Amino acid sequence: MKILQELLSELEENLQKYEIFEEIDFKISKTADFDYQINNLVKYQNHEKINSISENFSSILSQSNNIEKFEFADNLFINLKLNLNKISSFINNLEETNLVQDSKRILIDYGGPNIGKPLHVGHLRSLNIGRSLKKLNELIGNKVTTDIHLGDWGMPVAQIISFCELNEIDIKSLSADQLIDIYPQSADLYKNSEEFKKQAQIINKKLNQSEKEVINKWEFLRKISIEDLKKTLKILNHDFDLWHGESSVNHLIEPMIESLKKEGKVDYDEGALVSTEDADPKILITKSDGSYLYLTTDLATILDRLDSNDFDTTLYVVDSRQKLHFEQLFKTVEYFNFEKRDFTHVDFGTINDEEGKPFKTRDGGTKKLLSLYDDTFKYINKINENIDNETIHKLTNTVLTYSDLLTNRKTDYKFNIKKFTNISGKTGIYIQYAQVRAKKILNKSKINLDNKELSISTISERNLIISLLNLELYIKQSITFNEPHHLANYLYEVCNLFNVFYQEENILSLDNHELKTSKLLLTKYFLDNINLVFNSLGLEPVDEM
RNA sequence: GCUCUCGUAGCUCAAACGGAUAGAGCAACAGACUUCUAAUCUGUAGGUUAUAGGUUCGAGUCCUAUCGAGAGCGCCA
Repeated sequence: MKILQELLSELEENLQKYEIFEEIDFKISKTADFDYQINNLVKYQNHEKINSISENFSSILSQSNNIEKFEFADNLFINLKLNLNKISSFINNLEETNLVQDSKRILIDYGGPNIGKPLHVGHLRSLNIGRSLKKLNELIGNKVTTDIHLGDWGMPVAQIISFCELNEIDIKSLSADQLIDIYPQSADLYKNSEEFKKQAQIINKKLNQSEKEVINKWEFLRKISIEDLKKTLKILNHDFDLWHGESSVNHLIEPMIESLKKEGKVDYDEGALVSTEDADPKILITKSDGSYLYLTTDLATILDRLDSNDFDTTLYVVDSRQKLHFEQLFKTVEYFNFEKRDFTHVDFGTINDEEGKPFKTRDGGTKKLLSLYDDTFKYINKINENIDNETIHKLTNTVLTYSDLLTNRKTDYKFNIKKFTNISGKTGIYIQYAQVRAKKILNKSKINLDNKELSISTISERNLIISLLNLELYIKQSITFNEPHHLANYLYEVCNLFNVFYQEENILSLDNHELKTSKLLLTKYFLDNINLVFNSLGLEPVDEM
């Protein structure tokens, strides 16, 4: 907490005098009369010098101008109430307060669509969480690079090419829609026909060996597929810095394997190459026919990224089912002595239907993301037919994003369109409405708010201000754990407090000019504040609804 | 079979990684509109945190067992 930073540091230094080295455990209070609590002393109840520590704490707290009152409760919980007299200046500096001192370079690997296959519901969380982590990290001053990391190589691609060869389809005349139909058919055939499987394996090997004719076909597939993906992502308001994929690192794999062989880091096992590290299950590096696997390309991708050397940390926003894969990947990177970097698997659970079953279409196929978008668009349109399409479009994306980010990413959740588009409750519609209200009265008032002072006259105003100040705590929490849901829940809280404040009095009809100005100023602070939150969650505010 | 998640109010989910009396939303019930769009707000009710033990000053959170649900387990990505 920036406002209290000096105070907290002073308390921390005091603890050090007693050989206690820890950060001040500072939290939002659960009690009604106080704003914050400090929990450090609880665990030192039986410390021989606890009386002396408490006295020092008490003396430091009573000297602070920023504390209105404090108390030592049972078990030495410390409760604080903030002094809000000079609060305007604090809020003015909101944006600056969030900057980090040491900027980190963060690579976020998310999205991960396959070519030849449309985005489906399973991609939604990776996209939402990834974008939010990007925006959040940018907000605090980290340098972020995003890589969509296409699945544009290997068996699935070989299957499509084999399928086209078998059915004498000219790949160069394919449309994106036709390609989308071919994908499931070729996957089925691969499963059910030994002959087709063999053919696809041959193509896959040719692909790995960069044989010209196959590469030409692959390039064309990739091109039409990416064009189609970009269209969909534009609708959903996503963009990426890098469009690398598994194919980008194919040339690095052979030298990587040769060098690993020399170092004795890999060895043959039933014809396949496995890592010589003791692991259960054994970590497979290549197939027995010499072709490459998921892990092979992911290893080479890390080498590639190390080579361009523009990141300190990599976040892989990929679903929880791939946990074992990333455990193996990170373990192997260490065993293979790749240059040291931080790697985190930001895992997440599945989106299920209202019954809690995997999200499928009526005929059992995977639900396309655009189809989910269309359903939601129509649903919102039905609720209010007078809104323009651009606004409904933004509301649709708000619903698809906000409802998704509201839940802890590790939890599986049920997609309930009726609930998520509800007007009241923790929904994208509710938070949009709150900010529309704020925007409206500011525009109508036509009062210049520059250099005006904020005064607090009601409890609802105080609650709103405290909540606005807490933004940085939620940002910190969301970034520390790569969990945007803290911020999403906070957004509801602060919007609700604004609605209470708004409801309390008709601001524009107030006769007292100073009071009116102060309330408008608070409205402006609210708006500035939640604009940051909207942006951090990947949401676009609407102007009217 | 082995490994990993998870089980919190009628329902959907939180709980800042061991801290105070476990919080929200929905649904239910009772209230507030000649409005800055009430698309809102106020209030009430709802819990032995699956069960049984254990560790701790303190456990939804850590450990053990049982029951239940889901996921993953070398030649798919």
